[in-house]
Amino acid sequence: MANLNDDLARYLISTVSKRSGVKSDLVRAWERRYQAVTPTRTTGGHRVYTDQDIARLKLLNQATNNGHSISQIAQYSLDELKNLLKNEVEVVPALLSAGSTSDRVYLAEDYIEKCYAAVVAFDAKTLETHFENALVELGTETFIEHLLTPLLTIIGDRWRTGELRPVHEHMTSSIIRSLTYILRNNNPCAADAPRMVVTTPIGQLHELGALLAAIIAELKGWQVTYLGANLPAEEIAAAVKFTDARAVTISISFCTDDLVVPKEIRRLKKLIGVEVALIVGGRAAGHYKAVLDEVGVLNIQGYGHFREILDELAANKPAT
Amino acid sequence: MANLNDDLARYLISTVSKRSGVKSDLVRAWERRYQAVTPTRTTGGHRVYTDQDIARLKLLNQATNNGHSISQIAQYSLDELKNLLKNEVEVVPALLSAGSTSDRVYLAEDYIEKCYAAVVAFDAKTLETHFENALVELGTETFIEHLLTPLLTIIGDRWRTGELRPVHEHMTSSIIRSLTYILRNNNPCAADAPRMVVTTPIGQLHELGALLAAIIAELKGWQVTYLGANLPAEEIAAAVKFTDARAVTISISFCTDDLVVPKEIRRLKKLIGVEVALIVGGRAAGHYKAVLDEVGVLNIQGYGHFREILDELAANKPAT
DNA sequence: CATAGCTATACAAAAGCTTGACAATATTTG
DNA sequence: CAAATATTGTCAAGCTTTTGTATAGCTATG
Repeated sequence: MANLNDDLARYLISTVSKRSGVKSDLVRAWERRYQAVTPTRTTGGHRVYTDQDIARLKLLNQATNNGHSISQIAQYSLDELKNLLKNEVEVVPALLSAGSTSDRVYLAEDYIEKCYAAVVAFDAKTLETHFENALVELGTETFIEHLLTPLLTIIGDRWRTGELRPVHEHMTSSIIRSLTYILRNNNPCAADAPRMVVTTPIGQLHELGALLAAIIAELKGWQVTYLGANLPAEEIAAAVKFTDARAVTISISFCTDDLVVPKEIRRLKKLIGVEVALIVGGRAAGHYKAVLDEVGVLNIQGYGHFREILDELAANKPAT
Repeated sequence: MANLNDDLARYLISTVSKRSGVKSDLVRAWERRYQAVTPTRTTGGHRVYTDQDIARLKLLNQATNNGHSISQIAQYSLDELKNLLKNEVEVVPALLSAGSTSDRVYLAEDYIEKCYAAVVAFDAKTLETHFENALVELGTETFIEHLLTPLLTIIGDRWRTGELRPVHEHMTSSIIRSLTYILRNNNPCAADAPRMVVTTPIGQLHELGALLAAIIAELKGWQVTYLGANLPAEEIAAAVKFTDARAVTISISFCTDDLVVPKEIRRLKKLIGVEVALIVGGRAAGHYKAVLDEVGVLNIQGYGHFREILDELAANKPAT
């Protein structure tokens, strides 16, 4: 259980004592004599501890019970303490610690494999667990950039070659949609942030691309209204009106032979007007290049490009 | 986070006290000493609180019960408090004094109105906030039963009469889907729990019903794989195979004149076999009664009935 | 006009703090 | 090996902070 609230938790010494199993007096003695923990203080002078401190004291307690001298190990880091204990008895299940950025990118690749395996195995629970762990270990940024983006690209590819079925995609979308909650929570956005609607046009049932776009935009500080897949132009336009959005992003990942998509795009642009930017992305967007150019659409070439467009749009004041 | 509806919410201290479980005197003391809440005042000087304040006090109360020092956490934001408590659910088994059940049901009605207003206003952010607060205040059970179920019914009705547009439904689904994360987290299910696949058949694009069914089943202890809307029978069957599910629930909320739905149901039943229960629900399910009876489907009559069916199925050992 | 709210002050129990001391073990050292 | 020294867990005394609750007199609201 890696806690995200290390900097949030605020305990007084009695709680710490109960949780760590080290008596209050001893906690103070360890601090006084060896700076084993260095709690902050209230204005009145009471010690204030974090979850880290508790974890630390727990480990120190175990180590001393195992015969180690407190004066020798008091200043060890959490990791050192864990190692210390691991080698003796399998007292504590060890947790990995995060490293440098490059380490994390490497780690992400590891996660991609695991996650993809879970997708293939259709194991939603495992997939979600991997995502959660990755999120903690990699941080939101790296998670999106080096895990989610490549993973979804792979899934898209394999889906086209028939290695994966549509259900795989549905299942994955489902998990990621519920993850949105954490992602959003990590990045509260300002009230005056620019607003955007994200969806897919009618006939386009694959939402992974749109989902990713929504997440990226949210991380970039946009207020995103995500509407899922398969919406007719009028509905999208209505959402734009309702939210007073400055941009609409739609994802097109599948070429249909009929003329639905071009028609929808023309209608949508007409309905939302020139004030609102229309961004189109997705694997199959290139297929409709003619319409896109004609109508005046921002055609995304990859997620890096999408980010650039977002920055530009955010920089420009609303043209009103 | 200035929500439009905060302006509407006006509670006096006694109400706040009842709902949050913190005595009036203490609420004032927390304000005076740590600015834990900062209510506005009437012209006469009486404190006026918002829903946010109530949620906040409730969380603070819980946190202090878990050993946190009030002086240290008093100024945390709602999100910070939620994070703080997320990892600690086990510490204090919910001894929450949340008032009697009937009180909560009454409260839920209040929330229904607010949530519905947010849906009409297409205000996703406010809707999500209300959901979150309601979840804290009502508890998962009451939340599902007395807020979510009736709310979705209302939305369905209004959608049919044209008062709401399809986008409203999409937006609401989107929010609820992301909430799934919390709901699931509150109810970890056993590894040997019976498994179920939930989705809607091809042509059925409305997922609210399915979503609710998924949530209810999860609360009942099932391991649910939710697949979103609009899946052909082969895909659903594949998911059943993959997950080794004991039941499939599909929601049909819209009557199409063509024969797609009956055909899909027949095919689905044939594909999954008799071992796997096929549960069909949704507003328009009755319309296809003939097929349902012919094929041997469990036709849900309301959510109470659904619960019963779930219990029965869970009780029967897998027929293998 | 009664109920519920407000301010201000007070109080007491619980929990903290510091300092310093004291045995009971370890560890060094002569 | 024994004496000297260091380490370590505990305690106690005396004082302060935190925190929930209570009292008293006055005021707003329905």
